[in-house]
Amino acid sequence: MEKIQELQEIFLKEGLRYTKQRETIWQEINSSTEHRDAEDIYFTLKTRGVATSRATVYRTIEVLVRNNLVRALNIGDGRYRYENKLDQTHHDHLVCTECGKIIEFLNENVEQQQEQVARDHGFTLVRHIHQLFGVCEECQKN
Amino acid sequence: MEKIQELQEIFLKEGLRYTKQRETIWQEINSSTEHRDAEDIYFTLKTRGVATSRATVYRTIEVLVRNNLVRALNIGDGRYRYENKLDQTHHDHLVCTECGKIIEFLNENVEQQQEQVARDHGFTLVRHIHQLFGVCEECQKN
DNA sequence: AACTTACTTGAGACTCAATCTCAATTAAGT
DNA sequence: ACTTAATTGAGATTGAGTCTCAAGTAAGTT
Repeated sequence: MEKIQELQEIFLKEGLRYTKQRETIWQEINSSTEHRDAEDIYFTLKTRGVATSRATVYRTIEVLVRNNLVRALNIGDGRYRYENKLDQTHHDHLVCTECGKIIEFLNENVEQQQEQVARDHGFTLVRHIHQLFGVCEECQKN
Repeated sequence: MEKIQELQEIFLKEGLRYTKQRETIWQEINSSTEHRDAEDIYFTLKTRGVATSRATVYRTIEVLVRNNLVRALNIGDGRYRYENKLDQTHHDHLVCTECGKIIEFLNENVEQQQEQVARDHGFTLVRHIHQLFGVCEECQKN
């Protein structure tokens, strides 16, 4: 996988060593499209027999987020979820308040309006958080 | 102020007693248009000589938020800010990542698109978080 | 290959916002 | 005034995340 090259280059660029733990954490986040929290990643690695610690998980995720390999998601319940950026396309999230299901969406119109709002107030837009909370079809039935 | 009547009715409706602490906390949040955190509200009351505790502040804010008298704002730095809803109009927030300034904005187009996105995925929209992060005009100069 | 040096790791201590506990207090109905 | 159940508050607890520092290790040097 040539993606591992990119990972190595990022650590090189940051003046950081390329270690087994860092690679494993990156692989774990890339292994699914789920939105997982740090504790989950930590325990999955532990269960899989990979030696690691919370400190290393958090430290590595910090580097990955800073370098845009992973996205941190704050859905307001006090802990971040992380998603890989393998698919590259930007999107926001629609969260079911009943079952926690997370659906990704993209609305170009909204994206443009955001730029407009920032311009109107003299801001240079850096990033945005846009999350819709509602009840999904299945949960509405229950 | 007839707003206090509404406050009393809400506590009545919830089967809660109307106490000096609860009224004072509500007044404190209504006393400015700032976006303040719980600790700030707690200390301001303390400084003003009003006996209270963190527990009471948090418990009261919970009731106020639930009853739509106060809005909780999660700007991603680990602690909620609270704003009063005296002006009634819905808005979202544009936050300066340098100086922390918070500007309120409303974009009808975006509001409509949000409803559309929810519909498209079979969701019933309950609420949303929409925050733009950027650098304000003053901070760009520095 | 052995040596050196500085970066990394991990167990557990610590932080900080927020919640919980429970004895003392108090609102509000009788 | 009496009764009773809700409320308060000091401090303990929780939980996500960060920090500490001795032990481990990557990678360059001899």
